[in-house]
Amino acid sequence: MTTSRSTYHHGELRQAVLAAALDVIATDGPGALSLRDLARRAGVSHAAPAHHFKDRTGLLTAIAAQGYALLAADLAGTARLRERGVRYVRFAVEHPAHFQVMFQPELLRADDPDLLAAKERASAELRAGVADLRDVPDARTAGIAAWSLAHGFATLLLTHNVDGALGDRDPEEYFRSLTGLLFSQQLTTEGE
Amino acid sequence: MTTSRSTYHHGELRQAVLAAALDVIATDGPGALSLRDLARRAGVSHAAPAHHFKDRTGLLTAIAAQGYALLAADLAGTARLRERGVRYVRFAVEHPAHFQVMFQPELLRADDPDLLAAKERASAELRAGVADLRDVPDARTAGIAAWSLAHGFATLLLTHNVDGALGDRDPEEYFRSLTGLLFSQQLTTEGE
DNA sequence: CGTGCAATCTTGTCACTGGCAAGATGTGGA
DNA sequence: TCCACATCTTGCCAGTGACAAGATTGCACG
Repeated sequence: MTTSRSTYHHGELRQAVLAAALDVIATDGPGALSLRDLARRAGVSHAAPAHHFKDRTGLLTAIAAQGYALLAADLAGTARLRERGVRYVRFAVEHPAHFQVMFQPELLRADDPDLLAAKERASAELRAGVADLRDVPDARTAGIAAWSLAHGFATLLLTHNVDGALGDRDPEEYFRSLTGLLFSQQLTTEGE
Repeated sequence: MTTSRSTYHHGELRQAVLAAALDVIATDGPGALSLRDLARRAGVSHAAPAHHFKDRTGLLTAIAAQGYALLAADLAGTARLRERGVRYVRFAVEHPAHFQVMFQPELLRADDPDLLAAKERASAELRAGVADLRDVPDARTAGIAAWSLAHGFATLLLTHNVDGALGDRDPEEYFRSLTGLLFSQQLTTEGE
C-alpha cells in the first residue's frame, strides 16, 4: 500500500479497491459502498476504479465471485458433512463481506461468467458433501436441509441474532453442538 | 390511492410511502430505495416523506418494526414447533421486503423504541415455540437450531438458491418434508 | 532502438439523491 | 375567532454513479 505511488499507474489498484471495499462492507454493509470513497482511499482519481470493475455492480459481482471461489476451496478441505457445515459457518465469520454480497442477488450481475463459474464450483462442493450421507432416500432434500441449517445459523450469527445464546463460546463449536442435538434425534420428541 | 388529491394534505402519505417502499424493495432490494422516487409515486413533493420517517433509515426502521409485528402475530397462531417453522417460511415468502430489511442491521436505527418492542414480541414467540419440545436438555440451543433451519431455508428461498430443488412444489410443503427428514433421524447415519 | 498500441489513470460534466432550512397551507382546539 | 401544530412545499448544498474525452505509461513488435 505504501509502495511507490510516484508513478502514474497505481499498479495494484484492483486489489487495493477490493480490499477497501471488503472493509467498508464488513463494517457498514454494501449500501455504504461508494466508488469515489474507495478511489480516495487508494489515492487515485474518482473514475479510476471504473476501469477495473465497470461500475458498482461490477465491483460487487467481483466480490461475490471471489467469495464463491473461497468458499469452494474451504469446503473442499474435508469430506464429512458436518465438518463442511462447520466450514461454511467459519467462512461466513471470516469473510462476512463476501458472505453478505453473495446472497443479495439484486446487487449482482447474474449473468457474469466469472460469477457463474465460481458459484457452480461452490455448488458442486455443496452437493458433494451430501454424498457423505448413507441410506437417505431423498439425498437432495437432505442436502437442502443441511445447507439451510448452516446458512441460517451463519446469517443469524452475522446479524447479531444469537449473540445472547452464544455467550463467549466459539461460533464453530456452538454449531457443532447444535448439529449434535439434531443428529441425535433429541428433537424428534415433538409434543402434541 | 386515487382519492381526493385536490387537498393540500395527502392524508395517508405514511401508508402510501410504506406500500410503495415495500414494492420497490421486494423487486430490487433496499439499495434501490429512493425517497424522492417514493414521493413522486405518492404525488407529493420530494421532502414530504421526511416528515413521517425522518430519513431513509427511519423509513427502513419502520418497515422492520412492522415486519417483526407481523411475524409475531403469524407465529402466535399455532403452538406446534414445526408449524411455527412453516409459518416463518410463509412469512418470508409473503413479506419478502420486510424479511430482507429485518435482517440487515446496518440499514436500521438499532435503538428505535418501536423496533425494539416489536422485535422483542417476535423473539418471545420464537422462544415460546421451543416450549413445545419435550425432554430436550438444552432447549435454548435446540431453539437456535430450529430457528437456523427455518431462517436458512427462507433466505435460500428468497435468494433463488433452491429453485431447482423446489421445482413447482409449494415452498411450505417442501419445508415440511425437509423437517420430516431431520426429525425422523435419517440424517443420523452419517458416514465415517 | 524507436514506435505505435492498448491498458491504465485523470479531468470534466450531468442527472440524481439525501438531508437540511425556511416558508406555505390546512386542521383542530381554546 | 385565533392560535398552535401537523403536514406539505420550495430552494438549496454536498456527495454520488456513470459517461466521455484526453493524458500518461508500459509493452510488443518491427
